[in-house]
Amino acid sequence: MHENEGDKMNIFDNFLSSVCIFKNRDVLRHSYTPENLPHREEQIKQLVELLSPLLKGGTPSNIFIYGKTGTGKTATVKLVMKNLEEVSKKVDARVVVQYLNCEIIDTAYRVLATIARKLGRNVPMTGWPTDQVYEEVKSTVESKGAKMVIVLDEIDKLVKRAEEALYSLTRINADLSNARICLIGISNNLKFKNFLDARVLSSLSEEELVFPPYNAEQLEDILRQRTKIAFNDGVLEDGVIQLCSAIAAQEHGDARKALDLLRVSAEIAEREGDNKVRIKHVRKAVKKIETDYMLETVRTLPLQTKILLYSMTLLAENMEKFTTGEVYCVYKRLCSKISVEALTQRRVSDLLSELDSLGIINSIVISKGRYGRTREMKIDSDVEALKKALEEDYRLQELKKYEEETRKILKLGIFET
DNA sequence: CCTCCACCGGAAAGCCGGGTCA
DNA sequence: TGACCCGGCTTTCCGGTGGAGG
Repeated sequence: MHENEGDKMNIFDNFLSSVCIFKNRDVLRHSYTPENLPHREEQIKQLVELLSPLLKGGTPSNIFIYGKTGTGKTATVKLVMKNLEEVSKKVDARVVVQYLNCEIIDTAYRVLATIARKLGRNVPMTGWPTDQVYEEVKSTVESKGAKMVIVLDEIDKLVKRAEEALYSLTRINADLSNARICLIGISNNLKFKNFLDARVLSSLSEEELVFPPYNAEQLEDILRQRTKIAFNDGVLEDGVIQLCSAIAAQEHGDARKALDLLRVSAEIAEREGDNKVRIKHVRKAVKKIETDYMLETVRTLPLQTKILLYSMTLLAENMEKFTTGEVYCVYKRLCSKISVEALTQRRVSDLLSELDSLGIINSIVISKGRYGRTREMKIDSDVEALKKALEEDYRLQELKKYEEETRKILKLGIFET
């Protein structure tokens, strides 16, 4: 390997010699808001038209925007808001824009407090009665004579926990004479409309904008546009962009997914020290995203289901496929070891179907004739990774001690009930 | 062709934590 | 504050069943 003395390895050599694929990686992240949005011209135009009264002292209607994830809702609104603020400064229209992500700011109090702070009031993030904050917002807006646009992203999250905030916000204009508040609600959940109070709904959706999913060609355009900024020239093998777009288009036309796929593919290429992103990297990326997603769901599973899955990982070492009875037997053993009440087999049966529909295991109900009817299942993802994810749970740590013992019993094939 | 295994999966009721209302 | 309700999770009970083996 080392022909001459000058070839001594430095542990950073790998890093130095690695080719630079990315020019700007952040461009492919969700947080990035691009300067222009291909195939959203129509939505931008509509939004601008709907909001333009603000600049002439009029009152725009409230707007409700919906579309699935990755259809550009947030990006479009942010872009339009940015432009609106700039123009408003230029013509001194006193437009104040506040963007709120309701998943993070998820209570009536926080919503109102954030708005109040935006208006320059020093409202503490906790402590005051909610209606006092509401009054504060009202009086401040009024005294400033401001035109305010409030964007409520992921508004469906608010309904469950803070519907009254929505209610008061939609009615606030009635109490204002000088100022105006325009609400823009964004949601990816269509069913959410059914849960909403009829009065709030009608006020909120005076105007509606729909963001349809992108098709494969549109996704390609989006990727190409970002590629220019994100990558150095010529690092993408032919067909990489097409493949990413095609895969994302198959799944709901989600631009976010397409961008993720491209980014992860490039990261894999980089790690492999390849100077080009190739089709094979995309294939690997698909796999990686899939497993990452699966592991994440596994981590959030309730304890009982985790023990159940753990039992299956042990079984998987000895046999490819196993039945409900076998799994239940191991599961019960493990439960008793860590003094957890075992569930009934009936319940376990349901948990197994849930795991099946989550795609973590693969199961079918088969008949083994004389030997009964049962669900036969297998784990077809990476068992080791799965096990590792399960062992992260401190409550399962104990089980490692009994692993050997359990394994021995399994080898003997003894399943007592 | 019948039996009978080993479980499936529906129905209903119990339990529990949290929220609501008077 | 306590009575009450709601929804999710779980248990109990049980009728149902595809097909290997007799």
